[in-house]
Amino acid sequence: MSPQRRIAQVLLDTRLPQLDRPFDYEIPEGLHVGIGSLVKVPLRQRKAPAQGYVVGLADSTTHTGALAEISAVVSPVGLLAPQTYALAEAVAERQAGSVADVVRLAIPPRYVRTEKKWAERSDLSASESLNSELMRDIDGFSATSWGDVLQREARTALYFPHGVERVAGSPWVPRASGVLARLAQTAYAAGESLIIVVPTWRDIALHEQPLREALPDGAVVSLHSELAPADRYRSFLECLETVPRVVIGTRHAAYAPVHNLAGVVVVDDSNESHGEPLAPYPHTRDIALIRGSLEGCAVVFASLVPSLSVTRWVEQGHVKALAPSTSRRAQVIPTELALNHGSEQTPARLPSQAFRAAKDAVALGPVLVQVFRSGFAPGVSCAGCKEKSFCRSCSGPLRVTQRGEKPACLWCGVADPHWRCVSCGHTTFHPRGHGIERTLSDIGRSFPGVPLVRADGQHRVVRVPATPALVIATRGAEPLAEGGYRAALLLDGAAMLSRESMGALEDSLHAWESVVSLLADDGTAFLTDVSGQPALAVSSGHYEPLLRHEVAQGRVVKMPPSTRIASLSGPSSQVNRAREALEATGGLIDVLGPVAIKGGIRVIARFSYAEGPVVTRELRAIRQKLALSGGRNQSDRLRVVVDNPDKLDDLLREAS
DNA sequence: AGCACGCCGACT
DNA sequence: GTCGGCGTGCTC
Repeated sequence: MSPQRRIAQVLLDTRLPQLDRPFDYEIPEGLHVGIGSLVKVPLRQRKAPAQGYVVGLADSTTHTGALAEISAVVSPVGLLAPQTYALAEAVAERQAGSVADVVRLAIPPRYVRTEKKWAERSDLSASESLNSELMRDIDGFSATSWGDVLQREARTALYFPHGVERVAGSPWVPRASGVLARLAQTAYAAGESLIIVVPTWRDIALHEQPLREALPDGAVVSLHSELAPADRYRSFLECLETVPRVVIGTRHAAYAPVHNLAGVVVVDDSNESHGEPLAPYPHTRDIALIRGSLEGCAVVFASLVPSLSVTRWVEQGHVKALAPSTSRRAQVIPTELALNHGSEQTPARLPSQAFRAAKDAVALGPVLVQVFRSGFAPGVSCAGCKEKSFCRSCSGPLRVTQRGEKPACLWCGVADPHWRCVSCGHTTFHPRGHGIERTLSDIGRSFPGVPLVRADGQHRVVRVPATPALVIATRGAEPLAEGGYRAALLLDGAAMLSRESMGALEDSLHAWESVVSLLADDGTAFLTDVSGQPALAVSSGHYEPLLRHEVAQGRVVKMPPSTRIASLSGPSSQVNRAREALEATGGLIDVLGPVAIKGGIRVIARFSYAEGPVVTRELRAIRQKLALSGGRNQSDRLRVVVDNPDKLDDLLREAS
């Protein structure tokens, strides 16, 4: 009769696919070990002990052979909550990646001092009740909408209202903020948590304050990548407390281990920032849906314009659309570029109609100019032969960042002080295209005496006052104007639409619509250099026909989001073995490639959503098996990327 | 990753 | 006969 054994199942924090499963360890007498805590464990033939999270406790093991003992408890806090572990497993399965990699995305870097202070906190959070006077109606939505949207298992495509507003002495905010606050109040009043995942710092800057004002002190937790690491860890710990929380954060907030989750709101799911750049590259949209089905909570996709994925789900009936019944969308006028080229008063890229309207509007208040690119000019061509030029050392794209500067390479960053045309040897060049710098100097000159405000990734401006000014911003960095912009000029439309990117259409529509929503209700936007269906859609505000058409086309040519894809790259022997194993499942639509890449080949496998689980499960198994055998360098290993937008763009380039 | 096991060529 | 190459396998 053996004494009662105490055994912990530990998920190692490792990048090795072959170690990506729980290992059993004996818990030594006197050591307190809880689910989710971080422990140090010995691993055979490894100098430093490995770290891992306790994912299970048991009194027996299926492992034949002696068990090692946990050597120390690093953190007694249950950092990896059981539901987070389950979520990480499901996300890893969908992406054919490692659970440990997903866990690394879900749990921010640990700060011991922050954790100690938090653990000793005296103000053990009790949840404060919500002042019901703060709960106000939102124009265009019935009072029961919010409860419906947050019903268990509900899936909603929520259209944000347009425009900006101000409530009783508070700062001006987008009307969308009111919707988010109302959803948060609904969840909180029911004693439940809500997670709001936004794409960028700008959304946090706009929506965080209204949320804090709508909810009791301490209810709102912000969890994003621009917080100081210690603050981010502190926010994460606050999510672990057993009180309802409203979390607003960037993509990793989708994993926040909050208590009693009512729903996950994904804001602007078409924004590329929702695509995780680290393995296994899960998209916020997919994390939210998986979490929704695991925890039985609501999922909301909130935006001005639905993404292609959401459009498709609405068509299929998986997601229910909810739009405001009234619209205060500002006017949009598409304008042609014709006729006024070379006119002295009108800047080159501005139709005279838009130019005159902007002149009139800027006398009354702020006017916004949206440009597509940063820098001065996104390209360079030779003054002699007019050929487009590329970097002489790596063939990357050249860019002029400042007027009068020599071009520099966007890829290798090397400035080329002795620039010469590769084809004809000429030493002078012309800038191609317009970046924000060039727009500033071109257009600024045509508006003498008007203050210029520049807003882009480097010059962050969150809001501007209601006074006359010309605000020139790259897309996604537009400040909010108090009272709304009087007018807006949407430049570079053709360049935005003609990008060789799968997301060009939905991205452009969203970029334009977000400017329209920053206008005063009686303001006007001028869309330049776009015609046809996109121009019609933007001027009418009815995007659905265009989006449905795009989805239908994607279905015909078997492109995402109508199909799923996996990119396999690496040494040809490994890629081919993986490919054969995938083909043997019978779940593939087809395989494109191989194409030669540096270090081997790449193929792209297409498969249906229905076959997705079978395919990614097999892919994951193959990845583990190959990690075990083949030659062992980071570089000559099989790389698997499932449903990543960057890869889709590569595919498109290869196809054309 | 790190390290041991294991089965074939050049060596004292 | 033995030393040692790194291909293959395993880590509780």
